[in-house]
Amino acid sequence: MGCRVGGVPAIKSRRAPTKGDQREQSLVEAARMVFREKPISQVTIDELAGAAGITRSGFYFYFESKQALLAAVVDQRIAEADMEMSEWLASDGLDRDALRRGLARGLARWKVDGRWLREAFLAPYPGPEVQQIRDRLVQQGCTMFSKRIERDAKAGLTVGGPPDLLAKMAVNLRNATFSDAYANPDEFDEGELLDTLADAVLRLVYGVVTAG
Amino acid sequence: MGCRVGGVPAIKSRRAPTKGDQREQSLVEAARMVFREKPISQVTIDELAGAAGITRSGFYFYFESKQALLAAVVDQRIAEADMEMSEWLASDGLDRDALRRGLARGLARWKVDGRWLREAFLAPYPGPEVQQIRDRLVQQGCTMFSKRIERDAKAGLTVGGPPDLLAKMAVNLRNATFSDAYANPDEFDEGELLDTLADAVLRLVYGVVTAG
DNA sequence: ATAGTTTTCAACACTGCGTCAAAAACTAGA
DNA sequence: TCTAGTTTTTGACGCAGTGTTGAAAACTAT
Repeated sequence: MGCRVGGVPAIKSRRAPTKGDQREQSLVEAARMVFREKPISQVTIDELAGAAGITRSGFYFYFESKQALLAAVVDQRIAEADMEMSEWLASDGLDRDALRRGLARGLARWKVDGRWLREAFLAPYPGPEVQQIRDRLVQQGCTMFSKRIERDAKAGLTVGGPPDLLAKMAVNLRNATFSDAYANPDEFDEGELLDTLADAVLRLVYGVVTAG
Repeated sequence: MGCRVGGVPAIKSRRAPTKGDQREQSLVEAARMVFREKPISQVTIDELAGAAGITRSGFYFYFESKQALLAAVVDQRIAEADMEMSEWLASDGLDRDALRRGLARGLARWKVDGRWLREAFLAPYPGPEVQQIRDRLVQQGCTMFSKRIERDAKAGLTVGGPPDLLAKMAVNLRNATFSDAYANPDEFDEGELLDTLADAVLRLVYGVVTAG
């Protein structure tokens, strides 16, 4: 322990943004940049501190560890991720177009921040802080997805298994596919990838072959 | 550099198993045990060496790094993984039963060695040695899968997209599901998981809802 | 100005990595 | 069996990165 605020800011208190708040934010932003460049395991705390204009030991005034900082980075991007799929999650029926649009938004984000997104969402042991945030986010995403599936099942669409399992599979499939797409940027045609993925998710969940 | 043999033994030379060969093997076996206990990042070379009965610096006589040893561990288990799915890969038509059997074999293996399998096959940056073996193995698996899909397509089964993409998706789905199953051993019923996964793969690739 | 708080930093101790050269154990030929 | 050569083992060294601490410096509010 010994940090400025709790690891992941729950609800910020209403005080004016003091110098420390700014520094903390610039640390998060600097980290996002640095984490784009190389695997997190190869990033030193010295580097992160330097990128934000402080010395290494100063870093520990703001965060307990590299992982805690990564957790903050992830945390600040959750809102975006929620937005991405909300259109489709709110829609009814299969609505392949909305699904594809959501996936396209996700892919666009992964093309930029894929490097650390991979480490945050795919790595088996990302450290306790990240683990916690990841679980929350995945849980949340799966629950909403799960609800949609149940809704669709009630509306008479064929569904191929327990909704919660299917939801998790779909989310995993999406993440893994984006991860691959980031790792081999030019191996696949982007449009084809999105089409295939959208269809794959629909087939996976609803057992339906859409036209086209 | 400075190791006894090349990182990943291609084809062992025909000499009798000298003392060093035994030690190397016991190092691999000890590592498999140790890697079951905790995340690889938390395992020290000292620990691995100790588990095989030598000192830390002695380790480097056999392997360049922890990752190189992990690569050797993975390498020695490739044959098993190949066997698992070969029945289904060789069969024709959907053959859900063969598929389910193959998946069941895989799940059984993951229940034992899931910890390091996750790190070898899911972690974004497992180190160059492991990366190489993983790529080879995944490539190989996907190719065989891909061939089966093409075969099936020719035989008149509906297929939902480019075979190579579908194959990769199916493999990713399987790995991710097994990984989840390892991480939360008692969250899902094993039989249900296998049924759902088998059906999911069939739907994903062939767009078919099987009876049952 | 000044007392209290927030922020910064240099110095320290610690863990784990990788290298090296010398010692020890092993092997084969005379 | 002795011996020269090879394989294996080891302790000691230097290095990089971590996390802590206590004091200095920079702020803030009275």
